[in-house]
Amino acid sequence: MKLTTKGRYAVTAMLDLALHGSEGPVSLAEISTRQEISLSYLEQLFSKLRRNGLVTSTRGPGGGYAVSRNLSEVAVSEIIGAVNESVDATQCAGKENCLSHGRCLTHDLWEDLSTQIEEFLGSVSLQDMIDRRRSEAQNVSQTLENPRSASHSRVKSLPIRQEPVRQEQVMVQRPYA
Amino acid sequence: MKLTTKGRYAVTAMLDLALHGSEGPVSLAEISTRQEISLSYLEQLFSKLRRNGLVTSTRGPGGGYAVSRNLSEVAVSEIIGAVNESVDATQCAGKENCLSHGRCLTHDLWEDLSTQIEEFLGSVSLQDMIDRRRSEAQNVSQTLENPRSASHSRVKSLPIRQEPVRQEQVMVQRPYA
DNA sequence: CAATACTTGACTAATTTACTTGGTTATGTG
DNA sequence: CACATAACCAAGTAAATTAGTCAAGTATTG
Repeated sequence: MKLTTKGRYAVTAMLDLALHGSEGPVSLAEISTRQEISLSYLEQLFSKLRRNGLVTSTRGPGGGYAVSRNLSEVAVSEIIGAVNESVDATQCAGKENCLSHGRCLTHDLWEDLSTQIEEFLGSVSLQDMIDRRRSEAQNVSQTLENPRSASHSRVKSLPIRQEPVRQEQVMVQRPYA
Repeated sequence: MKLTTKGRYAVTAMLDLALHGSEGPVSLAEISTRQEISLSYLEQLFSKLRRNGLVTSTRGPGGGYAVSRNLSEVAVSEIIGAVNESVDATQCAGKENCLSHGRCLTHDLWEDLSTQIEEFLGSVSLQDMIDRRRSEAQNVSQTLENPRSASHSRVKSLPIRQEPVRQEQVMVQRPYA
């Protein structure tokens, strides 16, 4: 999973769609003004989202986009994956030339982690995100009781120190209205 | 958390360090040849890793780098965060101008998800990654029993369809020896 | 039929990534 | 002490990605 601002734009737009799409299709112009994302950039993103079957479009006046499936059936990983269609798989992939002394050790390690991230983001749906916020009300503080990541299921938890992880490094920007 | 190839390079290098650093420091030249990452790119990455206190360095012949802390105390999120020092926080952050009709709804939603991803990656240490692989032996198939994400703690699990998530989208490249 | 609004494609500036070049500095060994 | 080694540092750069513009379409509603 590649997780960049592009994917965040897509998730943000899909959330806007989910929140405002209860009464008919939502035009990209609306999302553009609400979320302050360039209309033409949204067009690019939704082109991919549509090709991946995440949204449906209705043309003509009063038209727009709608989430194609039930909100609980749209995983965040699908949204991010849809807009990141980079067919990378650079070296070593087809060749598998990294055999011999252990067959690509770190490669396998990373691939496992990548699978975990994929599974994690695959377990969070649009509905999940909306539900969780609703149940929190105005409790914006740290202690968010998410379904799976921290808290109760902390098996081999680490005493992660908070200091070295500076705020600037975390991609928690706030360009959304 | 910004999760790009840069972070993967860093995690890969740190894993190499973890696997080969049991007997003295590991030079970047070694990592470069093993992981096929450009030496000078590694220098850039390790400069940041060192500044963030994740590795220590010894100069001169026979010198190199070593993981500064216990392997179980180095979270993947720290590694990725160390090399992604982008002080973004673009619009809306300081201004908080997105108040009024609901105070930045999708913004909050995304921020929550971002926190979850951060927590998840913060809960996986270098030692975790190595341990898990060891316990799997040659069972490279899908069913990996990870500590927290899927399987047992699947509370509101989704029937995620596997088809739309194409292989090309997932950043599972294999450039590692 | 005409306005609306989605769709598509080509093109572009800015940014980031990945890498190169060319050094300087510290340090262990012969 | 010379010297090889390897960390450290700074600039520059090509490629890729991001984010956006512009200009044409095409479908649909009123």
